[in-house]
Amino acid sequence: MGIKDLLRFMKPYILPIHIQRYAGKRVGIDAYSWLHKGAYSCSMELCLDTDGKKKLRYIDYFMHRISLLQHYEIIPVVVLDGGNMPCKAATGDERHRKRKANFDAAMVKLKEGNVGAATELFQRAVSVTSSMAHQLIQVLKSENVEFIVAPYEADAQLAYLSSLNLEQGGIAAVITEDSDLLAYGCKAVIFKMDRYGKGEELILDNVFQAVDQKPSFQNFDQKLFTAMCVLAGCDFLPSVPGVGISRAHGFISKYQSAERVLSVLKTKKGKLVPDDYSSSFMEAVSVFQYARVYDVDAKKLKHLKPLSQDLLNLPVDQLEFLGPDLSPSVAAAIAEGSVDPMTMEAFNRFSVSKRELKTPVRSFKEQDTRSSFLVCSLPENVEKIELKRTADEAMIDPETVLKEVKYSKQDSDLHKLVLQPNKDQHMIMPTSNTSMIPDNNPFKIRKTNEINMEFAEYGLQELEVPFGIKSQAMDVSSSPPNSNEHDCSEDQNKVTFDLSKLDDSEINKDSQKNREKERSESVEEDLVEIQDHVNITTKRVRGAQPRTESFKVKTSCRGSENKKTKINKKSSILNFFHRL
DNA sequence: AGGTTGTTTAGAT
DNA sequence: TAAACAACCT
Repeated sequence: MGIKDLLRFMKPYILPIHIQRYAGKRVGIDAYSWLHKGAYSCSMELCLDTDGKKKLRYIDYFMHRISLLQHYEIIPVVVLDGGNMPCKAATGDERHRKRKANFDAAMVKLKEGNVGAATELFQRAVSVTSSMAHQLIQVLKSENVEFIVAPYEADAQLAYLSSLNLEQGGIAAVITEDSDLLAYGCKAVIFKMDRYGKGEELILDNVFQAVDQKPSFQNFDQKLFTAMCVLAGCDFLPSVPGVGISRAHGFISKYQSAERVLSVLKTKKGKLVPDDYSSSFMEAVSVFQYARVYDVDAKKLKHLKPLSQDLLNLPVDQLEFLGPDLSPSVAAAIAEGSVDPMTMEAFNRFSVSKRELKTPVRSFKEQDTRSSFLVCSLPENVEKIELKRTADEAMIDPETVLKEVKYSKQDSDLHKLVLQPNKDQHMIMPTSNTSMIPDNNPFKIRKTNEINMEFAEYGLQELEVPFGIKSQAMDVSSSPPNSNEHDCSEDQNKVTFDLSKLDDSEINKDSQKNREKERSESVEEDLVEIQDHVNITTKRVRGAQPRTESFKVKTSCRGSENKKTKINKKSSILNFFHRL
């Protein structure tokens, strides 16, 4: 993930620090890395979609780290991933396959009663789901922690925030595990932050200004640096065989221009360079420079950097590889966490529909239409929060829902968003009244919980495993950190307390009631606007056929007979570009 | 010889 | 998962 070998290569510029250094500053957090790490502590519960608190331990992990930052008087700004950009399908495909294999293996071990081995395998099978992200958002809201859901890549959003002044809502550094932040030009990045707040910091300006450091970037600017990153191989574009970070650096240093490097590359190793490498390369570099991000003040999308003249000369529809444009209301709804950025589904609306449309929703067994799973795919929280929003919308006619769902689908196609059915989720817990709603609707391809979709194959019985034993095994790993550098036990308690509220089915009734009231009106408006947008977008998509063709999602809500979800994974930036 | 790529192993949670 | 190691390529 990220730029191949970049961190190792940049080692001389990476220095150990403690986050204390950022006391009083705003610091951005790449939510994905903490969500992913946190998921390890409850991987089995997440994989099996168990009911109960333990499944939410990843929230504990996350909030513990938030508390840590707050303890040092750092203002955390959490940034979550939004819709899929030109994606990492090549690797995503592979990961999916591996995760599924691990999940299968884990289930076998579980059947054998080997909980330890199963747990280990589940850890390799977990992925971050949109349900988890949404769950986190609820807690962040209740804890008054600032957050933004990026329209597309969180990395781009973080880099954008890092380019702003404090008064503009900027951040002084970013905490992440992903080297892409450097390609995006993020000024200060902290990698590998541990539970005590120690981490490794890289300041980009130091890199460019350093005089006698080993890998020299004397004549580099940000654009050349980004070009080097792309050359070395990134998520958008694999490198030319035989070219790694070291040679990429060598080429850029020598020729001082991406164009020259490309032509040298072509003459040097012609056959190894794909025909379209140059154009893909330039576009990948453009994404790192000009990706679409959310402007919190203006409440609309903008570009990471003002577009170059070259790009300005292009027709607008050819800029979609930077992230398709979104109307301000949609962008804001996504950023604020009220709309699923993958499906563009207005949570509230569908939750209301689901609740009130008793007849069309029927029993879960009978659902195998697209609308069912969409209705089902609501994070349970949201539904509960919105329990009272109803009456007028409640009378939605099923046809309307279907239609809207269809639009959502096409809209997601437009955004390279794989509409992730999740249809089988309900099969996992058919006996649970409170959790009838499948709650993991992935934000990102690379984070999809494809595995979850396979769960149904195992049937419920097999999920009734000796959880007591498991619990013990897992408790070991997640005992509270005995920090001697600071005391965050209070924070810890605070988090736990809120968590238990969350866990309770009465969730948020108190704390969210007010917010609900506050938002009620604006949500209403947003919904209308969103619908408009979706309709407009849909038309556009219809015109541009190739795009819709690239995602074929076969879905079924049925439990046993058909749950293979085929997704045509041609979503590397390469393919994406070609379609434009 | 240095770099890339594939494989193995230890560490994390 | 990533760091360390080995083998292979330029």
